[in-house]
Amino acid sequence: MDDTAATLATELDGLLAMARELEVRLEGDQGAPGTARELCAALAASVDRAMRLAGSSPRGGGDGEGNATGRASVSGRKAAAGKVRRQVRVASVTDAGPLNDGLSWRKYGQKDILGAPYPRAYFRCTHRHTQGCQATKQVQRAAADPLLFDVVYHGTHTCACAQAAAHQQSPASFGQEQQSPPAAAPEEIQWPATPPSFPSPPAGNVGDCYPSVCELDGGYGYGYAAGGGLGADMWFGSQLDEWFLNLSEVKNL
DNA sequence: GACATTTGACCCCC
DNA sequence: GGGGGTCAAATGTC
Repeated sequence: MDDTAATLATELDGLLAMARELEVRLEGDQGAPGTARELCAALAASVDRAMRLAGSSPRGGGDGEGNATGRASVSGRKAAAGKVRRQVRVASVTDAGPLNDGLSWRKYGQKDILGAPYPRAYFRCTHRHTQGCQATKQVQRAAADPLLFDVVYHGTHTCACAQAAAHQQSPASFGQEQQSPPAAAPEEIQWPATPPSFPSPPAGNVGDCYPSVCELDGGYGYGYAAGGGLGADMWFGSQLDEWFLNLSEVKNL
């Protein structure tokens, strides 16, 4: 079970980094509620303890990419297309769909994945042809929880809309090495209003969902709301929800 | 009419 | 040969 321990430690490591980053940010944010700070401190401490229990931090060791998507080894074709690859897990509050990361994605394919109960959807940047933006992403419902979506980003956005989106939502936020998805913006992945293949029923308005994201492979996370106007409290709320969601999932490993 | 989605087929890698 | 990723024609929506 080394893999399990390594995955657990990796995930917890990421959570810890996020908690500490959030703590730091709260430090400079006088408007932040004290309870949120306390929660963050408690969260960090809790994660730290969990990491000790998990064994060690695999930093620098494995690829730390997690295996939730059952991601097959990315073929040479794919590796050549996108050098940057990031995996995030998105929790959608409603069943409507996964996310809105502020970028323009166009769905170009969907496949049933062997052993996965849900198909995987393939998206690429809308501006692929007009601006040569090579960013792509894959979205798949988590087998364990249909409200969770595993999202794998490939490549980086080089289109103008990505830069605009990055501007809207202080990009200096979490991860220093963050490469692609800035957060927040009006519309974007419209999980098929009437999903032909995804078993879950449409929940009508995608704007109702405010997914939050935690990267599985290290130290970067972000949250956003489809409506765009997500206040700090709500952000913290959804972010913390997501952390605990991830933690409970990790516990089940 | 323009653009997005769907879906079967094709290509490539293991 | 099987599975995953992408292409492109058909179709739908605004």
